[in-house]
Amino acid sequence: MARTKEFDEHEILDRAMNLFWLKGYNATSAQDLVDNLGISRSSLYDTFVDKHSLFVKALQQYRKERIDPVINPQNGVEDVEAYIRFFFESVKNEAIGENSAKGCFVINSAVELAPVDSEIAAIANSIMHDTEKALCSVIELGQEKGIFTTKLPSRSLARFVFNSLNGLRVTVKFDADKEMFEDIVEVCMSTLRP
Amino acid sequence: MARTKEFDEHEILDRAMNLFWLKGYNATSAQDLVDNLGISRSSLYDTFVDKHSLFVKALQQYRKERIDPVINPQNGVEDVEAYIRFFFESVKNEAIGENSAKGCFVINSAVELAPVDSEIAAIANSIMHDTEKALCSVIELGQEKGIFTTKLPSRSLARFVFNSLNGLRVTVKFDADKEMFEDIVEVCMSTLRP
DNA sequence: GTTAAAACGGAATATTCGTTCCTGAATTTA
DNA sequence: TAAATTCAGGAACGAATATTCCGTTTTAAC
Repeated sequence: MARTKEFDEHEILDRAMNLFWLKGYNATSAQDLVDNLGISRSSLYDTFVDKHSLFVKALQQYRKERIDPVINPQNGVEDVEAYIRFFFESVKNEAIGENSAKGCFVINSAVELAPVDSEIAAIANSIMHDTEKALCSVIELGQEKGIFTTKLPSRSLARFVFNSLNGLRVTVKFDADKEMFEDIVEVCMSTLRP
Repeated sequence: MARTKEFDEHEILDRAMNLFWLKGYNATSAQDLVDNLGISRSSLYDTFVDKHSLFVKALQQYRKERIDPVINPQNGVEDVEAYIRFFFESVKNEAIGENSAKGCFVINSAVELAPVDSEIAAIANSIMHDTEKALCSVIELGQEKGIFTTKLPSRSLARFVFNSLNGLRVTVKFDADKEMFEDIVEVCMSTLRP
């Protein structure tokens, strides 16, 4: 009957994500997508409807594969300090990777589009809110274990770490060397200790 | 000879800045500008050449009037803690003002345009670099006075504060209430103390 | 008052961009 | 073998957008 799809939708979404991540939504033209995704214009529109839908799907895949595993670790959290460090590391790895300073896809998207695109704004808000919540519960756990300071309420500390992470996702754009990263992470970690 | 300009170029730039600040570069159309600047399309192009030049001029005016006074205070810095707090306050006032969460014009611009617009990237980089330098020298001063901790080098602390400020300029976009602000500022200030 | 420069509103233009459509070829299953 | 589906590539369309052009009005110097 019918011919089967020759490309992997998941892989195409991954490429689209990297393009949007690097250049943003508006600066990525339909032609850019055709040139880089490896599928034809017709397949692109047949499969993903339009540019905006493609962007939303890419953002959702980013959340599912890159955010959720971090904020919802499979085996629970044993070493809370290591977990927070892992959080910082994941930002670092994303930011300093192959393509110099891409920053964070969620933040980039929110900054560019939130004021004029409520759908994107809602997705970004949800991601950020869940991230802050995850940080908060881990910090509470650390406080109970006596590993983190109790001089400040867990919510304040969570907000502080969350804010530092957001900072890194942007600061990288201006100064993306490892030393800078390590400096900031060390100060943050020292703030958490009793 | 010539008719006098009926509008104040400075004021027009200010309005353009607020528009670009709120909606970003791409989402602000030429029609938006005509509708909101209060001058005609022809005057707009006669005076500011084109949209991109207008944006650059707005960004430069932003730097001159809103950044430079903060990082280059007239009367020197006597109270270093108050100065750092003032830094945080200026971010807060900008971010939480009349128009909900605009964030920071420089960071918004950098995030949206830096990867595809080297001129904007250079301006943003310069602003950010100077800001970090200003922070660093004030923190050194605070260390000499014994007001700030010397357990960590001034550059690390400066990077830390710089990063926290950048964070706030973005975090506001997701959660813009005063409590959040104060929580984060207090944790940052406590980190600086001996 | 005349004249040259500047500003204005609005129509007109040019270009970019997202999207659709078309053709021919390839592939799969009934 | 035939029908259905997919793919690539490109042409074509329509809408949006940045920019230019034009005729008119206003101002200031001569």
